[in-house]
Parts: sequence; structure tokens; C-alpha cells
Amino acid sequence: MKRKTRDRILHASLELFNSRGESNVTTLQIADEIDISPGNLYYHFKSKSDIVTELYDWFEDQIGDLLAVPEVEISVDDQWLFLHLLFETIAHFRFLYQDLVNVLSRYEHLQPRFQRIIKRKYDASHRICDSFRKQGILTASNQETDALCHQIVLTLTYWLSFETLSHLNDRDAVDLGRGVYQVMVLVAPYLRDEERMVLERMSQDYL
Amino acid sequence: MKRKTRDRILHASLELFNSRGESNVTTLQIADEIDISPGNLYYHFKSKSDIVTELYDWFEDQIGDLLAVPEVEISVDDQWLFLHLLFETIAHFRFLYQDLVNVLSRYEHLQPRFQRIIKRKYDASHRICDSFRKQGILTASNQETDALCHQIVLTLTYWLSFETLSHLNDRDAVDLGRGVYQVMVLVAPYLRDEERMVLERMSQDYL
DNA sequence: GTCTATATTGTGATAGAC
DNA sequence: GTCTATCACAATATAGAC
Repeated sequence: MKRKTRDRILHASLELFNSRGESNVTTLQIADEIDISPGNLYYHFKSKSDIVTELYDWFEDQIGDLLAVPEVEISVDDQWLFLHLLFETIAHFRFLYQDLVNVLSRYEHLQPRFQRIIKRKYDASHRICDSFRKQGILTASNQETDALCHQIVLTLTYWLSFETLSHLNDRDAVDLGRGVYQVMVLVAPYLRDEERMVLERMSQDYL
Repeated sequence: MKRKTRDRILHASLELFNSRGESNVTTLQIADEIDISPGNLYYHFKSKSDIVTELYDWFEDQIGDLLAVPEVEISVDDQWLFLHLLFETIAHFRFLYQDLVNVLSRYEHLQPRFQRIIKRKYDASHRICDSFRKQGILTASNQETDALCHQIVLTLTYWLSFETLSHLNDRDAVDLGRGVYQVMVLVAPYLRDEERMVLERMSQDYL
């Protein structure tokens, strides 16, 4: 029970950051939200930067677990689940993604850490594509695979922000399944007919 | 000569916004940059919001001209040029794109205007794809074309920001040709062999 | 048109009592 | 651990002299 207030600060911060943007949320608003005094907040965290950094630690732990894709055989269903979990994590910490350049400018020490995440996303995409190729599910040259993975990472990183642009009023009304579908669309042209058909049927739900 | 100072304010603002992020630039810094007093700045613009709005007017004019793609036959070379000009405009006003959600939250009156731009980007993509289909250059179902255009608009909107993540130190060192190439990669799987070959050869320069 | 001076408010952060 | 009170400073914006 010792860290109860500390935890409440972090959770409230995350929620406020996500809905209003990190730079538009003050420490006073965070304290207000959970009915404590600003002084109390600063007893638990010596600066706003410390709150952001600790939330980033959470994010890194969570997405790090996901990106540790093993080098084994991966099914299309596995990939579907993987992408969905990724988008869930991104949505959970969307304050980072929605103003990426701004956040990374204000908290420079996060720059290398985020760049490492991007690199790991790229590697994970590559492991999945390579596994598909080995199974004969996917046909693409090395060049095509590189470009495809690059595009997948871009989409993973920014699809949610892009989608939010159409729902700026109620930002929580975003269906993450659409993001997964959008990534699958990128892969589709290179898929074996069988798998492409399955995708095509699913598209009914998302277009 | 009447509007010299007013213009200098706008140009300096644009440059500072682009390199440091709009929310990280104060009116004092803008005034400092061109060696005028803050009071003078506020003689020309009654608020910072007015500066941002006028820069947005510029942006809208510039990109509006580009997005007025006529319904005529379009060659792959035309598309290449079109995409390059689009990315140039986006780069010129990248302060908007790099923290889109933040900017649109702080200046709510820009939300519908930007959403209209997105819509027009989508329509322009569609006109190009349809022209390609008519010419037999591109083969794709209606569903595939919709998904492709969606993906193209996402890439147009966020490719530059994504690329910047790797060059956070010197943000001007971004080759826009890579962005054009990245969009072409999206279209590639649906292209006729002839055109896809040309693309493949170009990929040497960009990978 | 431009400047200096200043009002006003907001924001991150600290000191010291309870 | 928590609160009240407050500091220090930066940001937008205005007033009035030149």
C-alpha cells in the first residue's frame, strides 16, 4: 500500500496526457484530478519530466515484451494477434505517438530509447516476413521485403494518430482492428492466394 | 514595402516553428530572431494564434493548388512530380505535421480545415489511381484501390515525420525523393510489369 | 511603426507546518 | 505523506511614449 498515491499520479498523468496531449497538461491539473495538492505531487516526483520518464519506462517494458518475437514459425493468425497487441500498447501510450517530435524534443534523453524501439519494430517485422517466406505463404524479393517492412513500421507508428485525425472529438472511439487490417493490406499483394482470400473476406468488416 | 516587418515575422515564425516545434517557440523568440521588440510584433499580430493561422492560410493555398488534380490522363512521371511537389509543401510547413494532434488541439479552428485537406488528398490519390486503371497501367479491385489510397494518404501525411525520427539532430537533411519512392512502393505491386521494372531500377538509389 | 515598460496569468518547483 | 503558502520565472499580451 506504500506507493498508492505515487501510482495514482502516474495513472492520472497517463490518462490526461493521452486525452489532452502531454504539453497541454500541467502538474496542477494532475494533482487536481486525484484531489491531492501540488506539493504532494512534488513529494513523489521531483519534476514533471520524472513522471514522463517513468511512464516511458512502462511503455518500454510493455512493448519490449511484445517485440521479443522469437525466430520460429509464425502463422497469419499469430501475426494478427501480434499486431493487435502492438496497437493496444501504442493506444495505451498514445500521448507519445501523437506528438512524437515534440515529446522527443522536450525530453531529449528519450530519443535514443525510442529510436531503439523503431529498430526493434523493424527487426520484428523482418522476422515475421522471413518466417512467412520460409513457409511459402509470402513471395517477395529482398528489396521488396525491406521496403515492405519499412512501410509496416511507419504504419505501426502512425496509423493510430492518422485515424485519430478523423475522430478528434471522441478519441477513444477508434477500432484497433482497422489498424491491424491496414497493416495486413500492405502484406496482401505478396501473400499466397489462399491467405489473400481470407483477408479479402475480412475486408468487408473494415471498409 | 509597407508589409516588410509583417512578412519578416511570418517567415521567421515558420522557420522557428519548423525547427523547434510550434509550442516550443515563444513570441519573444520570434521578435528576437528578427531584432524587433515584442510590442512591435503585437502591433502586427494581435496574438500568436493569428500568426499560426496566417501561416496555415499559406499552407492551404499552396497545397490546395497541388491537390486540384484534373481528371485527365496522368503518366507515372506526372505522378512522380506531383508527389515530389506535395512532399516539398509538407516539408515547408512541417511544423504542422510533426505535432499534428497537438497543433489541432491548440488551434481547434484548424481542425475542419485540415480534415478537408486529408479528404482532398484522398480524392487526388483516387483520381490518379483511376487514371492509371483506365490506361491499363494499374490493376486493382475497387476494394484494393480504396485501401491503397488510404495507405497513400497516411504515408503522405506521416512519412516525413517518420523519417525525421532518424535525423532528429539535423532535421533538414531529409531526401524527399525517398518519400516519393516510399509511396511508389505502395503502388508497385499493382503496376504493369513495365512500370514496375522502372521502379525497381530506381530503388537502387533509395535503399 | 517601433520601442520601453509593465500587467497578467500560468507553470514548475520549494519551504515549512501538520 | 500531505497540506498551505509561496517563489521564481516565463509567456502572452497591452499601454503609452517617441
